[in-house]
Amino acid sequence: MKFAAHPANYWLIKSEPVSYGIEHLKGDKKTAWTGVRNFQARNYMQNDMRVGDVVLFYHSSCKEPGVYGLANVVSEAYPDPTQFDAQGHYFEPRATKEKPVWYVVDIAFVEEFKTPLLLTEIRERPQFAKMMILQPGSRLSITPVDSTHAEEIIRLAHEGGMAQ
DNA sequence: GCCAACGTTGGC
DNA sequence: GCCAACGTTGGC
Repeated sequence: MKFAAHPANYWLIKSEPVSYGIEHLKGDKKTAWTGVRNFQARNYMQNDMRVGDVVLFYHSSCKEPGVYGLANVVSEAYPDPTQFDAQGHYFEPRATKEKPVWYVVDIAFVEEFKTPLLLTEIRERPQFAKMMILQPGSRLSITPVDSTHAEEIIRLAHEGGMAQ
């Protein structure tokens, strides 16, 4: 809808499928996106994500990187509990309960693509050339995606599924 | 496993 | 506040 009062934002979230892939999210239905330790990615969660935003779930550091499914943002930002766990890998010594350093949102499973849209296929298409994940050296684990790009990715993924 | 690109840290 | 060193990311 072109004139929606509150158009959803689109995001791309990377995850390594060996540690947490789309099928994990499918099983969990919903998860807190803990462990982000990059300030820019945190700022996106803390300041810019809204309930209802659409997440393109991307598998990285694997044999066939690409967009494997969809999720929804289902909470406002809140402090990442893992920063307070002194024994945990994501402990943040600078954080206090009064002044947390890291934030998370909850995301909920929406869909696992029958056929993922692979990074190689995204690269092939000139209309995606300006996407952040395609820029050389882009390592940001959470990036905003233009709605035109996001909708096209979803459309192509769905088409790929039907073509099989 | 390699390596380029990047963000973060810490000494000064 | 600079910047070198370091650790990490992620595609190949």
